[in-house]
Amino acid sequence: MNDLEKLYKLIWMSRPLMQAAEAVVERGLDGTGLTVRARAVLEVLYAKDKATVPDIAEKLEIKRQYVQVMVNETLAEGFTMKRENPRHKRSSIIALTDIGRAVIEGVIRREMTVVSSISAGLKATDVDAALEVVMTLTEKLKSEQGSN
Amino acid sequence: MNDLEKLYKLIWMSRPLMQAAEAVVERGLDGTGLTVRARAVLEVLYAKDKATVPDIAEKLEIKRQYVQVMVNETLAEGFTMKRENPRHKRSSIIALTDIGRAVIEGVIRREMTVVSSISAGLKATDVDAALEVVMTLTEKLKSEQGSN
DNA sequence: TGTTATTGACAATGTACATGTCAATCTGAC
DNA sequence: GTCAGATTGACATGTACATTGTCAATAACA
Repeated sequence: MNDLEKLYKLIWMSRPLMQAAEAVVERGLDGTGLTVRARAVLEVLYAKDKATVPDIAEKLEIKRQYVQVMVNETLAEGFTMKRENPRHKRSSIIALTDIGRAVIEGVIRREMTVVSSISAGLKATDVDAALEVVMTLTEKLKSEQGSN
Repeated sequence: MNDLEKLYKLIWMSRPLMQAAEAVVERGLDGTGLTVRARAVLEVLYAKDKATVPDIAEKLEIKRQYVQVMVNETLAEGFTMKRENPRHKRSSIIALTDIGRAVIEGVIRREMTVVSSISAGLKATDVDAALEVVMTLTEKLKSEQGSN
């Protein structure tokens, strides 16, 4: 297998990797009351502290209409709450509740445990290189799209 | 960012990478008459020469019922043909037609061109390491699932 | 002030699958 | 050979994760 074929294979491996990762995540959500999509919202809020629905949509790179549905779910379940937005009367700021914060922290902690157990046998320098390559690839593929 | 966080990030990057890659693939299919799912079928047949529907399903790791639909599409469009299966009267062997072979070869060739242009600036050793890490990760995540 | 952009809400649609079932066919143990 | 169990094609239905379109309320700006 030459260099180009390796790169080609690496790109195609992204799908099985993603599927395997998401399956593990899904199992980690058992008992939390979270769906995968709710988890995505909480994670964004955990990282950004607070955000409006369009902010979250931009971060997740999906349409705001769909994020709205996901956010409404998390609101209904008490994982998030609305806060008044001084800049807009209808568009409120979404923030984690204490419960929501505890839940997403627990989920991420457990995921980290899995990652930790998986990291055994991987060289840090290789992971470094992999992350670099994958980030570069993603960027280049995205710009490849925009260009032509 | 420590080592564990890098690994975590690498895993989560698989989704954007996949999406970017599939978007590029989709654009490369313009004018070929192929859908993304038809492309997947043809690629398997291109690699394996011939296979039954359940064989293709196993390779693609999706259910045979769905593969059946995809294969029937490619049959209808003349990209593949049925060959008699000596081992089974109803379950025929699926193979590429000349047209199908030409089309999938063209698609792969063009994809390779894109990959080639993207490979500039990437060190072969880094790509090597990345492929290794990604394969190992995928395996470990898959077994993580099966285990618990 | 009027015009344009943003946002929440809702409906319809699409894509990429999985699941369940049936009848035809094949396989292997006896 | 025969009969139980597995495999396969065909079809119907279900589901998760979205996109697209539209409307009314609100905001921003020239």
